[in-house]
Amino acid sequence: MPHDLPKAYDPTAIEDHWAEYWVRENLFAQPTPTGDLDKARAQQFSILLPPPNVTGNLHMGHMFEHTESDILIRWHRMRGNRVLWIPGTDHAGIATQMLVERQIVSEGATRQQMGREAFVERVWKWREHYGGNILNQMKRLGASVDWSREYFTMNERLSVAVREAFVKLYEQGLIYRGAYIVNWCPRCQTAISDLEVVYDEHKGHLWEIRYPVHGDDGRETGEFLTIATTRPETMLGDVAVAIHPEDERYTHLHGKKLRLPLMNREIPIVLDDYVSREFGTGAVKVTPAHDPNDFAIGERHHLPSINVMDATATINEHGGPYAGLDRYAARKRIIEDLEAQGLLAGVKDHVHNVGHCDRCKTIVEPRLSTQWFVKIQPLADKAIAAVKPDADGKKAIRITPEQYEKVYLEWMGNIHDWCISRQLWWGHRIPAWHCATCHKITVARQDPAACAHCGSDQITQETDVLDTWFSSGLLPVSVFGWPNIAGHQSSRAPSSRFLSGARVGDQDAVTPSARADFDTFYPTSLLVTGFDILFFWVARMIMLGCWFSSDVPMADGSPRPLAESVPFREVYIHALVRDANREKMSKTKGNVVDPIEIVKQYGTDAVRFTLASMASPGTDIAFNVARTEGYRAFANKIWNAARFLFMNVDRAAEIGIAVDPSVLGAMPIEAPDAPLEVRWIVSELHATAAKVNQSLAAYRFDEAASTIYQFFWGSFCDWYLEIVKLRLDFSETADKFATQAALTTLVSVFEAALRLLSPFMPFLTEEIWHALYDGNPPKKSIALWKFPEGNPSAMNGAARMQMIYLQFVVGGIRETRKDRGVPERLTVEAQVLGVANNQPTNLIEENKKWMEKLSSSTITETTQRDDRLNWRSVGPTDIAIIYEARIDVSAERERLTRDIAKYEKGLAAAERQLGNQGFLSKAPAHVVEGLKKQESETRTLLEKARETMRALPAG
RNA sequence: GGGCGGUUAGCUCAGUUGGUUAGAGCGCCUGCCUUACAAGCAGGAAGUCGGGGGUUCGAGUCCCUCACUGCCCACCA
Repeated sequence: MPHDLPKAYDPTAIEDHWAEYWVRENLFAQPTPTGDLDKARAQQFSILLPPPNVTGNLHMGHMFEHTESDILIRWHRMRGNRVLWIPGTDHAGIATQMLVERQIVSEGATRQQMGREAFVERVWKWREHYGGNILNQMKRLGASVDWSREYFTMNERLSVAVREAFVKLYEQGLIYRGAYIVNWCPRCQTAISDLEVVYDEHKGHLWEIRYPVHGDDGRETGEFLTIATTRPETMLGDVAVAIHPEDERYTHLHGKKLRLPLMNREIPIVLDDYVSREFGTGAVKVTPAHDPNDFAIGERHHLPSINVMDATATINEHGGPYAGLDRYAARKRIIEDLEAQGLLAGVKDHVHNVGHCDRCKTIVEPRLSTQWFVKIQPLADKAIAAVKPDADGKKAIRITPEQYEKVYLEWMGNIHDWCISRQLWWGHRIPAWHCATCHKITVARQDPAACAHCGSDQITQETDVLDTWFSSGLLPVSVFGWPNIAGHQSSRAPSSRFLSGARVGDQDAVTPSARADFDTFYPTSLLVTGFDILFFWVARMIMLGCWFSSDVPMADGSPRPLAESVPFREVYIHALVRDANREKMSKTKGNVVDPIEIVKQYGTDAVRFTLASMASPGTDIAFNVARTEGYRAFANKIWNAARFLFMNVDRAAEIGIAVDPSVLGAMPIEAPDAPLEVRWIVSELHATAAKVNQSLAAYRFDEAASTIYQFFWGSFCDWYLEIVKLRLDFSETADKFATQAALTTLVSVFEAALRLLSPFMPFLTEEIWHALYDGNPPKKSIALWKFPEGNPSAMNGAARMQMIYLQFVVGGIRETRKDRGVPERLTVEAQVLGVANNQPTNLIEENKKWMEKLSSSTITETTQRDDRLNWRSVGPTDIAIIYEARIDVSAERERLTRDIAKYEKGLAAAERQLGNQGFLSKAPAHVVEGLKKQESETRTLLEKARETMRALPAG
């Protein structure tokens, strides 16, 4: 009998084993459904794992997100749903390219020297060896995902979807190419989207520069127009100066021209409402190639654009004498030169926000360049409709917590076209070909041999790749096989042979891309993610998902409504994990808590429980190991409860008593004649299960966790286990039937509680559960067994009230013993006055045995207070203990004084309320009744306390 | 500039539609190695619920206002 659990709970000893077992046995795979798809669809519960970067390592935020998802997934799985949780990684264009580039540089080479093809090959190699470490970490932490469906955003299947999506949008006129101001990272040497720019407050300067005014004859009049700028180097590309049309200071300059200092170019003064008269000097230099607002002014006034910087933000040939200088070297030189020429009117300190590259933190340079964009409004319209309540108040996508719905809608309502091209090498290459003959563009599902417009074979493929989020935004459709879904465009979808960027043969783990997957699992049930990628990813998935899936008919051939086009029905936005001091964890601060390290120390289960118990919505999590220590103790507690169980099961076996395993796996139901503690604990179990289910449905992981904690420790261990010890009588004279009944309840309640805890602490519960079944479990894992459902009719209010009453009595005796200084192990006689109203008269008598044990006393019931004793009121009754040692009169007096004050205060408050006519007439009856009852109870307690005080001996 | 959170015990956090004397864990104090568990058991101390005002019979909870704090969006050079 393998019931010999080691004495101390050692998570490391069990966790590796089960983690490996779950993966090896492929326990959480969800095969493509066959047969009744309607049924499968009705039962499905699915989550798409937000793909971590392939370069990533697991941090606390991941672990938190995975814990929440895993709890929900395990919960639904145990409730009998057809559960699917799909893992994968993101190719992470910039991040991965940066990482491999750094490697190459450390070897003394550059990617440019290598060439594109060799570089991409190198990235694939890197990925093979080091990529996806984070998934291995997830395996160790027991995330119950379907590993057979693991995806990678650059794999063939997903690349097919990317290409189809691009081509389709292009055909629909929703992708265009053009020269616009974009955020440019000079280090990454690529365009980045607005979202990828992070702003930092920066103490800079506002330089005031004097531009000489020209007369009509083209000569300087001696007058100057002074402009203000924070980026003087961009003046090299100035094509005008703008002033407000109604600015009276400058009315006389309307229509005049200026000399652009340093470049000595003549530029016009233009009138534009955009200019603020209050800021700076009221005159703005206009540099359309380096500022989005200036670009807009340039458009309005038909001004040329002069791009003065190259891809590395070095001044180019349009920068005259400054060509070849870095932007900041140029700035310095320009200021010096202006000063030398007397054109620098002033310098002011100026705090402003400076944009940095989200990836490498380099200061972003707005720069004119030719890029590909998605015309986003039509997609955004659908994405708004998907989240807003419809005419019936229904929402196709429900966002929790609700406050984020507003944030989402506001962002979506003010959305700008999405720059999707990146000047990188690692990513999905844009399927567009430029014709050298007619200069037109051919966009195609299959690589073209000739220009679609003039037939020329002088075509070359676009070198840009797509924004990483373009492919991850398609995941909800692409993981289920879109566009290669039977009956949908299969003939038109690109074949893998023609894919660019993706590598043929680098297959995902096998997944049959049949329609059945799409029909069953799309839309997915839920997305669990952080606020930080609400716009990056969540919004894009909604836009792209709604857009592309709406063309896929429903399984029965009917058109797909919006509610079925959405990529997921619910979004749960979790909190952020911070360090114990509420600081954001970051590598530079060095306060990153490595979950794997913590897990090694305390066990995965304890860390999971910590995260779950702190996961209340709305507030960030300050991760504190002190709490984890507490939950490791909780795990240890359960471990030891299990040891206690096994010890007794084994002892019972020795005298031929066995627990019938068939009673396990269900919710215990009490027999009406069972002892009180049985009726009580079974009732508590049902109440706990009901509460946990209810909390999980509302994403209240904290509530669910504390409910289980309270049940397991507070009810099961502290009371039930202590009571049941007395029922487990293995002696010759024992009533074997009663012992067996007690043992059966003990084991079945414990087993059910294990299942309740399992989603939170999968390792510990798996270990104990297997031991409980003695190597013959009904399933391969507790995770595949049944989750306890609480049955309201099994909740026994009377048993609960009786138990609470007896706990009061036991507590009262313990309290009194302490106050009287009774030695811990000395048994004393305790008298209990009567029995409270509404309780069975033989209640104490029937439960006396365990009450005496738990209070180290012998209990006598009496109907008369013996005034020679020192009585104490506890809850609804009075208690006295017989102990000859001297009472510490002053301590007793102090305690009573405190009590009396408390009662007086409470009584006064209650009396005031009850004397209030408004209260009596307006408050609901049960509140008034409750208060009256409380008032009379308090009055009794007060009187008793005063009496006891009077009876105290002097001194 | 606009918006959204947070402020409850020494610490970290709960607290349903307003309703009886505001809870938990950790920490702290006291006593116990009681054969499941010292990662434990039993008992205890500790909060004018950020300040002010209002609504109400009744406010931690609703409204106004102020303070502190965190985040998001915008990006007037």
